[in-house]
Amino acid sequence: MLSKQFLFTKPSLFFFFFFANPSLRRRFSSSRHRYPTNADRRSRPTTIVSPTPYIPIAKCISLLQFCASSKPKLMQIHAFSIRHGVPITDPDMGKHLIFAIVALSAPMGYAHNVFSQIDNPNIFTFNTMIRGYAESENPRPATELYRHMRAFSSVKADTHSYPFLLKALAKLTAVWEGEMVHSVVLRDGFESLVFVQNALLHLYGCFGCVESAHKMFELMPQRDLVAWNTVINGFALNGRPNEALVLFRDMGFEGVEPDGFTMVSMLSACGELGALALGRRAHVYVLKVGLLNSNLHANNALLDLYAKCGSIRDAKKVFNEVSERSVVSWTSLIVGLAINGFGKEALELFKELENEGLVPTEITFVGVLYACSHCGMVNEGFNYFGQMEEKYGIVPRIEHYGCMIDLLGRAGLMKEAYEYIQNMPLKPNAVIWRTLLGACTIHGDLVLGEFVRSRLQQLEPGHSGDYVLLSNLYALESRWSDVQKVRRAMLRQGVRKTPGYSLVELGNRVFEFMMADRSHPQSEEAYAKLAEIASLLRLEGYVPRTANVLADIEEEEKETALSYHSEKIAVAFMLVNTAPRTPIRILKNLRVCVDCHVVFKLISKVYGREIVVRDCTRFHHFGNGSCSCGDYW
DNA sequence: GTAGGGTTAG
Repeated sequence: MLSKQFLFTKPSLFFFFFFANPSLRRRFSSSRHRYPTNADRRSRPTTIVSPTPYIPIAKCISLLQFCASSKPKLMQIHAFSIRHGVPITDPDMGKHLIFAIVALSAPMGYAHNVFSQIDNPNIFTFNTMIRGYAESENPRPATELYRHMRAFSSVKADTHSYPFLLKALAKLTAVWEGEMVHSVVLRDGFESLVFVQNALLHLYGCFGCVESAHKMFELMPQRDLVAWNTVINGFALNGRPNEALVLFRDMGFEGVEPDGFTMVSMLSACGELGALALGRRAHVYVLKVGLLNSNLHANNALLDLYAKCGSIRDAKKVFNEVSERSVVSWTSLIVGLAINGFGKEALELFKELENEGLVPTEITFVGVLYACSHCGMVNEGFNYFGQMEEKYGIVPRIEHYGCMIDLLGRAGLMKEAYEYIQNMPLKPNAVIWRTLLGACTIHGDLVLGEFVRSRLQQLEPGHSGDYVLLSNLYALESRWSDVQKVRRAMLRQGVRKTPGYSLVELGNRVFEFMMADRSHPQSEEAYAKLAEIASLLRLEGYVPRTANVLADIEEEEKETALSYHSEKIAVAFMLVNTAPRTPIRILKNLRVCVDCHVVFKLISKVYGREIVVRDCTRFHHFGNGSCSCGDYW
């Protein structure tokens, strides 16, 4: 008789069978599988190997069920099936074997091998296979299997097939196929099932069609917590944090209690908006319901929220206080420190991560390289870039090369940066060239700038940021006719400069200011404050930096244009409306210009205020007349 | 057996 003990004492067989056989390894690891035809089924043997006496199917099944539930290692199951000649051609036996493999998240190649030997696979077998692929790293075969099932077998898809198939399609962002499957779901009358509906919501969310998902959601007669979470997350992940927060509020009105999933989406929406006050309230809620310390994802989202709101002190506090930390927690704090201008601390934290024996991910390295490039640590940057592959086997992606170009470009090593692009093993994309163009603007390299710009025109014509960068570059050299040329080209090609705006949080509200904005009821007071600031700053020796104004206008006019930049109005507004020494936080959609940067440094000194500005790329912490970026940004 | 989550260069 076979005992359970026996099962666990023969692991080496599978090792030998699987890892020692290159052809099998290749077969199992191949991403595309061919599904067996009936001719295949007729020609292959009825069992894998049969060195030992036959064991009753019922016994095998109960053992496999035990395996799947107690999650032992896959090799033990396989050793068992090989050793005892498990007759997996039996559909019942095969289905349990496949289920055990999928439940263990084992390589799908192995499940495919079993699947191809089963006589007349039933719907459970197909569904388990589809599920396994949908949850694996390569979900493509799930859709192939579904098509195969529809075309070549008598098995009909049921209510359990669609949620997993839709999950696979969502992962693949296969829009066309997704819509086809949706129409099949409608035709076959599965759309009334809540599992299918939620999977469809997720599908459209992943496609970036949050509008469709939302519409579908509104039409749903019964909406459970998962449906709310799916559509809220859809908005949060597609750059629509406001809508996500509105839905979060509506959810409360309908009396649906949020869970960890909801809070993660909600916190990330707050982070994107820089809504620190709202985020703090969410923090209190997370504490109240006991999610903190029990939900790693919620902890990480909270950490990220504080880092993204420029409140690095709170981020560190969360990091130090939680009982469980994953590499994501470390990465979030490293990236947070890097974007807030604390590059050295970010690198120290990275060293600590290594000392803890944790394995950094490719995103950790983006943070590390970002820290190096924003602090001018060229040698360190190259050092870490080398370590990536040597020490951790992480193949650098285009993002990492972007950081390296930025590292060289910011440090003024323009020639080296250009050569680096020429020699890199990946094809440079628009982002890479744009990074170099940005560096040209910082260092006034007009010749290279024009060349890079021509490359960008081919790769991504009509990107408004490139026109602005080029015109700033011409303006630096006072080449006004060229500035005009860029401007006319923008008009001709219908390219519009993204209007700059700044957000500030006061009380429970978020206020938005545009350039030269006078729509706010308190704008008179704000402008009066601006005039006061201007006169005070002149006493401090302030001279406006006007090179960034996109026009050949009189210097005096330029000064006016500068003094009405949205972030300056926002600061003035906050100076009027908050008590002395209250920190001021501003979120800006574009980069802070040189002039605003100088002004904020001075304001922080003259008015004794801490000013935190989050622009589209990073944070600036102003205090006592200096900035955390060290003027290197 | 069924659906949903966080971190990424400019």
